[in-house]
Amino acid sequence: MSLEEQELSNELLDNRSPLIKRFSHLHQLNNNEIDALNKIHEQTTVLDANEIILHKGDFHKECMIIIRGWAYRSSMLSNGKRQVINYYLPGDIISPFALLQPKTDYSVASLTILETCVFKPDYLLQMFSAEPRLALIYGQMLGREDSLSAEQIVRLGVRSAYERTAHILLDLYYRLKLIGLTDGEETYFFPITQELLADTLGMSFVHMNRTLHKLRDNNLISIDSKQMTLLNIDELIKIAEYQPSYSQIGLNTDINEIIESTNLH
Amino acid sequence: MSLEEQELSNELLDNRSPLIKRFSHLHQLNNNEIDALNKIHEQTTVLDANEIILHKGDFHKECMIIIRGWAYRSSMLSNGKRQVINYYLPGDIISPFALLQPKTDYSVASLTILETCVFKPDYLLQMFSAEPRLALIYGQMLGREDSLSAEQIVRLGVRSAYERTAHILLDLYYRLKLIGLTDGEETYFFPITQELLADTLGMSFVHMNRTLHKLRDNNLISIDSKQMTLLNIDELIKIAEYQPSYSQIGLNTDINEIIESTNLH
DNA sequence: CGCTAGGTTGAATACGCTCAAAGATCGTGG
DNA sequence: CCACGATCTTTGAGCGTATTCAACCTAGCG
Repeated sequence: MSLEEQELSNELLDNRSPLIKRFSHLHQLNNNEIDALNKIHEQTTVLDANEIILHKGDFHKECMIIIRGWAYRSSMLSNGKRQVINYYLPGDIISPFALLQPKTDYSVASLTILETCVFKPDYLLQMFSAEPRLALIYGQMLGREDSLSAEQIVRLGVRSAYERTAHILLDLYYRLKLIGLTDGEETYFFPITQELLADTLGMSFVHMNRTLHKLRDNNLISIDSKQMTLLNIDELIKIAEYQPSYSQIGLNTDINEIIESTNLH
Repeated sequence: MSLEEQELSNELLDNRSPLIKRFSHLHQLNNNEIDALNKIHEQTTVLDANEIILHKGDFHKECMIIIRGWAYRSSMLSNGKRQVINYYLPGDIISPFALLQPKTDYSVASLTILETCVFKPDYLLQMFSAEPRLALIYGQMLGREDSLSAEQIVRLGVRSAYERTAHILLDLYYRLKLIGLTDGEETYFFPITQELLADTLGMSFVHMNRTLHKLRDNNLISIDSKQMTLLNIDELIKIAEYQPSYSQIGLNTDINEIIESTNLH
């Protein structure tokens, strides 16, 4: 198969799977690797919106990849306060560390209708054994998860309500852009209610409402029937002191070089 | 070598290396695995307190394991506000995801004098290839890192200053207890200044001071020359709604079972 | 013994919360 | 297809937690 044919093949598969899209952003995949990833995608499951997918404390016997829709991981305190820890978008694995954790720490719920691929964690290990480069790319994905968590910590710790809001809207925008879920107008589907967003950014939903209004009044965003539009990305970046993380752009590390240096090949 | 001898050997090595101590909390290690881990420990480096170890944006060519001392990862905004993302204690790897990340996202600094073992990320890959069980245990460690980050997010998002402070003091206590760095009196070495702790919990150092005083006035803690004593752990747990995470107790997953199910053995 | 980093305290202010009530939108069943 | 209920959004007003500014105190180290 020529390089051209391979790239075409990659592209076709990209259209089917946001996971493969994500992986191939990190590194050019060969056909064996794509085949291995495709095996996971053999069948998909569709879940309703607003359903709890993983209960806190459950033993998890299976992993999930999101094909379509949004989910989120959260924690609830006894006083009724809820904190959203992170969002899962198409191509994300819920939860990637599940691989080796016997129990889930926090519950995960679907935010929209969710199309997922379910597979046994064992399959990942077998796949990594057969295609070691995929283990490395998976490791990079885990590193990105860690970066996203760190961003959330910084957001909550040192930014004002206004800055926090601008920051997360940019964060979601760039994550969605990477998998082709934004249009040219800096618009994206935004299914988060103001109450949930408030629980994400550690503020009351009343103040969330006022903060979003302030962003609208300043002509920075517009929201129309769950469509979020960033009207002035440069200004938003300045307000939020947003740094488009390398982890959202794609990496240039030559994984083959790392592989060569070990006896994994 | 009899089982008894092996356990003795484990214990001897535990005394030398907090990393091996951490790993063997997750799973009983055999001698080959201990040897592989020991190779990393061949020589140690000592760093001064309050030195930047990793600059944001650096390419990192090496990993570090902390043998002795504390370090922390933080982010600084242009307005001078600083957010501590997490602390690294003996047995922790700085930063574990470094393995595959070309650049560091956030800077890491030593808080105390730091004794570390430095090694090339490649060595980890070679080690995992030779001793696949260690890769799985490493994966569990990464999962624990993720849990700790999630805890920090929940702390900052939904807890009051008073609760946050109680919570992190418990968190550090249990992490240190796991590696034998607390004494029977619920006392531990606490090198964090009030200003740094304030930057960890997203509050001003003035309010940090008042919050610590309130905990002292309520006979919950006492601080004397960098020794932190938790005077009433049960009450602190109630205030903070602290949940001693499974990740801090050790896991019971049978890794051999997972290995058996793949062709990694 | 003096300097510096860290800790303490007071007072004024502000950001964001709570409580409360009304308005808009969406989905569903009649 | 419209009406109804439920969920989500909006707005006002009073309050409280935590911030800022400013000054002073203390301990450790050269």
